[in-house]
Amino acid sequence: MLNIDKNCINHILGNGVTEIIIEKELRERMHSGKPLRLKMGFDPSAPDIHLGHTVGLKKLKEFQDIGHQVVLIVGDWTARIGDPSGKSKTRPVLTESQVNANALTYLDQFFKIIDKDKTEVRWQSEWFKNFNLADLILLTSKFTVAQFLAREDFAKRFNENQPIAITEFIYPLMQAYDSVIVKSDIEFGGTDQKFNLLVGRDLQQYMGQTPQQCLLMPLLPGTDGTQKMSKSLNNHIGISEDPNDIFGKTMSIPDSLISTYYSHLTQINAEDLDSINNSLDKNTTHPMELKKQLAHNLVTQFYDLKSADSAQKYFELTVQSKETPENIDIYTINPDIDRKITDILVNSKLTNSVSESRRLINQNAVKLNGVNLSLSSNPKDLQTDDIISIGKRRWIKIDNKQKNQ
RNA sequence: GCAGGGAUGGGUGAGUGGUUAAUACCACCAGACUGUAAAUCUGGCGCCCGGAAGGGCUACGUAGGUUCGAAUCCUACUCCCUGCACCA
Repeated sequence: MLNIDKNCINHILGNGVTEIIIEKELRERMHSGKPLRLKMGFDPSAPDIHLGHTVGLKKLKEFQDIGHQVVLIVGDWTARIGDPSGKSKTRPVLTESQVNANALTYLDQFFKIIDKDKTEVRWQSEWFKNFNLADLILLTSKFTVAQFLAREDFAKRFNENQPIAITEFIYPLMQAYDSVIVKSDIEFGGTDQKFNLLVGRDLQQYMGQTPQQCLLMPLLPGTDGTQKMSKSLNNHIGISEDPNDIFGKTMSIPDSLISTYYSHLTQINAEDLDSINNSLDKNTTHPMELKKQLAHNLVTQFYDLKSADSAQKYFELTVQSKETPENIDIYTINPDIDRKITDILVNSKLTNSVSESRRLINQNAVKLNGVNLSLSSNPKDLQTDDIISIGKRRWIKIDNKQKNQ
């Protein structure tokens, strides 16, 4: 049953949305009582969903919960083509089986948040595999270069004499065409997608459809606190990562991000958010405590309460108390290849090279049972159950069979 | 096709014949401190041998060349960018 309760709609459109195009029309359509088709596309070249993506997905879920239809577009066609110029590392050319595998990974994560049974999944190749040159030219004929140069990114590069590939003009058109095919009523995207979503509106109008409404979601800053969260910038927290990592990475965000993360990633209400901001301002609650609660909340969302508890325990134990965690990987010494202490570090994958091992040992970073290890240590002296650690995150437990025999 | 500019370590980007494994910044790693894998400060940040001192190897688009010695000079090639020309 479709929920057209005004307060509910106000709540959905009013929280955590950067921009709605056009808000008035969207409200009218939501009040009409007709289920709307909510389009959301994804690129299978980057199959892992991170916290930045969940901002939009949560909103999508809210719409789904009041009875609207989610339409997920698998961008398999564009992923297969990739970026033929080879310039964009984030757009590699993928084979069909890679795309399929990635898509499955994505869907798996997607349905952690979105209700699978109420989702329509469409593969782009369905309509693009038979698309011919005439179709493409017809598509391009609807738009002018001037329209495309309106996009900030294009305008900037054009003015600075930076290259813009023709294909870059094609991608928004393809995305727009997706909207026409699935008869999208609303398209979701980050604020960086604004131009592309607007092209969709225009194209639908040319094709005699009612133009889609665009819901622009804020871009979540990454753990570095400055750039948007992105896997390629290595400042992301993936929702399928190990609970300990989700917890730890969350603890590593700068204090200035606490409030943003609470508001975008949790179900927190306005009052509680105010009180968090308040305590941050006045220093009444320790920022670390707020971060712990946040980290706990996030792990609970993607796993469960128990995992969150144990992730927190792990963090407090290893990072705060600098104690040895449980369940450390065991490394069995092989006397043939583990001739020196540096060999053990490399062979156990604790370090990447002998040189790195030396450096770390010289910096007093490598500990054996909590005591600094020296370069002259002999592997033969190691006992089974000895613990070697580097920093707060690299641990191995020694199994020295040879010795015990 | 013509003219000009460019290609340097994960990224940006210095460096025009030797003290350059290559400035700086970012990212990353470690240490100290702490309130956390925050912030700050310090150190490190190609590979191999060595306890160290030191040595060796590989690296500045590709292939050659000049030179005692080249990221730096020369030749050819590849790729990229900009402008012009061409343009159904």
